[in-house]
Amino acid sequence: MLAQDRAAAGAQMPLLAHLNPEQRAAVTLPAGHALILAGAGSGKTRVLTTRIAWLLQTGQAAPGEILAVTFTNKAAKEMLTRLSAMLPISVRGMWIGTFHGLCNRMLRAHHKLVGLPQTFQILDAQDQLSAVKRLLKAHQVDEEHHPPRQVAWFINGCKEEGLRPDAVPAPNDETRQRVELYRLYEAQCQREGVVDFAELLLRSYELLRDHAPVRAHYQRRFAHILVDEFQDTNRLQYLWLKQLAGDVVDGQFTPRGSVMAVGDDDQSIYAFRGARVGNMQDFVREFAVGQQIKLEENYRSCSNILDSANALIAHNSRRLGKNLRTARGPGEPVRIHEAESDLMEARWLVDEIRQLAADGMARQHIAVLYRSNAQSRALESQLFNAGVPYRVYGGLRFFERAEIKHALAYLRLLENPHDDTSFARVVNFPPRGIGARTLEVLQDAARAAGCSLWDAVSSVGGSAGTKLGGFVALVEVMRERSSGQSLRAIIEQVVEGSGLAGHYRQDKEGEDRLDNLKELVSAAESFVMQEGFGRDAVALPVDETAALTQSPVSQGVDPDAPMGGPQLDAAAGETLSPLVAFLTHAALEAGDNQAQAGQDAVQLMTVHASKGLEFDAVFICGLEEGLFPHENAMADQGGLEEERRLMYVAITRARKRLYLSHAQVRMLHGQTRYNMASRFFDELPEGALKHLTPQRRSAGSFATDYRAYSERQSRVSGGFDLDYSSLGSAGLPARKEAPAHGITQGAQVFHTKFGEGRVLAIEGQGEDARAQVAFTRHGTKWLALAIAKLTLVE
DNA sequence: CGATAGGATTTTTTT
DNA sequence: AATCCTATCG
Repeated sequence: MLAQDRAAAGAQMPLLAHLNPEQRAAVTLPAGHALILAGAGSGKTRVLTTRIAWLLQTGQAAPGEILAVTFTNKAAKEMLTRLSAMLPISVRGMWIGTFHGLCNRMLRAHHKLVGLPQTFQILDAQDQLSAVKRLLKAHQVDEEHHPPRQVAWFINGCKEEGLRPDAVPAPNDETRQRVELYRLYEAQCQREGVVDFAELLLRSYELLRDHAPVRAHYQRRFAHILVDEFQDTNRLQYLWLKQLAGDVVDGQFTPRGSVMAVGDDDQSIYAFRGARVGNMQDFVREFAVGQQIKLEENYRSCSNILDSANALIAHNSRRLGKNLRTARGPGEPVRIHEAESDLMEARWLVDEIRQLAADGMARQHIAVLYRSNAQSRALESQLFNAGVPYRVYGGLRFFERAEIKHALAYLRLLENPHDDTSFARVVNFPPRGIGARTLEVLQDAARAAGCSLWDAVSSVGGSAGTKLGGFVALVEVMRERSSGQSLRAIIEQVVEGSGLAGHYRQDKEGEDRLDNLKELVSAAESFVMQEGFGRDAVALPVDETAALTQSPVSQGVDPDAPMGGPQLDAAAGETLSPLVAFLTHAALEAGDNQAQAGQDAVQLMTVHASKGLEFDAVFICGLEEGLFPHENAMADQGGLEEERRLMYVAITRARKRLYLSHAQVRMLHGQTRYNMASRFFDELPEGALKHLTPQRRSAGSFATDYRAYSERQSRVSGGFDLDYSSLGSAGLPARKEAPAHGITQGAQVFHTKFGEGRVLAIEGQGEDARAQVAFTRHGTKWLALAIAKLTLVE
């Protein structure tokens, strides 16, 4: 049967009734590998969930044969929710979750094979950084030369490429040293029984790669694999998928099973953290994908908005090619506003928002998007002053708060005292007179003996009388008191017993923190209620195996045993304690990163955070050269294209109304900056736009009309101490002389020592004038124009 | 040992 | 401007 016929036949099914032909074709594809190019707002999640439902309903798959992978817990939950609304049957048995969640599950099940304790703890980014710092200190590595952040970044980068230290190419000394640190870091983690995020994936990949029976089992089991947001996968995630859906023999890959990858290359905005859009092309080639379906019908935006998005993204090369269309009318034009300053931009925005609200638009359907978090402050203060309720996304999440991390560290120590990260975190918190000196001695002892800090206590004379000994005794007492207790009782007991509660009661500003600690108890309570210790599909660390297998099989895989069978899935019989399950949950799902669950509040967030959301009205602020596109993104090839995709994502969030704004003057990092309008303005179709302020030149037209820009630049520079509010948008102040040096923002310049570069920003005047120049070969530098010999290049 | 002052350091971020 | 980290002082 041809795809069309099948789709037509399927139209009878209520499940498929509300799908358009493209969507229906995707949902009803025959088994085999497929790539679905799903444009923004084209019903991607709907297709994914309906596909699963359809597979089950037509009897092509049993729930246990389905694996669906997402990036965020939110997406996984969303899928599960929609699915259970669609299906009468239980979703139990399906593996639906994040890459990390699923890998965690596999590792718990096969912990012995991969050489981990079943109760291994997971390091989040913070934990990892402090682990690296400890490592550097222990090995007396110069932090100037190897900044902890960069070392961590290097290690994660290697892991995400699927490389262990031995396999990392090290062309120079610098890299060789980092590889050595990577090696030491691994040893440290292994000794402590902890695993970072990237390690979850890498170990899980190696488990599949190196243990044929396990691989065969999961390959058989997951006859249908679905991957969401495929454009965001990194190399390791792709390798992991290949293990699950094919065999690699002598470097030759033979696909098997059925993988449906859903993604949108135009919405790839995470290349900066290792995402590889190229995986889409590789997937098509290596899996010999026969079926590619494009979902180009957009159900979200009016055509002026969509046309703008299409026109913008058309400026990118290397696209798979896709054009969104909508059946909705043109709608309103895209409104463009130029403000004198960031402050005026915020004021204008507040006025506009009030107007929208007065016209009946719900505030929660209005979003204000910006490129970087630093921009939110100015916006917030204006909204606050005007009394407009708002809600900011981003920032610390619940399980990342210091007091919560402290409490979790104590809990982790109960479970595994050799977790040095946790030990170091709370050994002197609340303060109990154990200082840096003592710790240093302890750390040296631990390193010399090759043991954990915990075990080293006795060797530095940490008997019961000493402060260190007291700490050890305290933890041991808490552990004893915890045995046999409910999770709630354990946490309450630890919060009190550790002295955390007492400490924050003393602190006059500790009230919020105390509340959060109480909240931790409720979080644990509801975790126990909802997840039944994680036996549920999303958050569950250990899978359904406990339910599947009655007989206590203590180890996951016996290579000689017949392949398949549920016992391969997990170490049944070994149920995780509620505490370990909860700690895992805390690490893998750090909680909401949105502020107070506001009633009817305007939503503020970065463009990145807005991905996947939609709003009636969207404001995109700070559309200036250097900010959006961000100057730091321009350093490498492809940086501008990623910025453009980011802009594309931002535009396509809007349903009915879209505002784009920029400011001439902006305070950034405590400095006044004069920015040109973003080049993205020049990439939008004039017919879809409406300029709310008199039009001026933006960056893109700069090269062709240097004089006009130079006039403007000098004009703005002249307004240094002006009250911006007095600068009406129509009334231009008197023109001032152009700077004598002739160097302007955006100009191509030459320096005798650094070579060619582009001027990113200029500040100050006369003798004090300085320019920030991005040199092609020597990075970005600030140069005093009176001193540096810069010449203009045509 | 702990508090405080100075200094660097600021894209985006999930797990 | 604001925050986070380090070095120094009491």
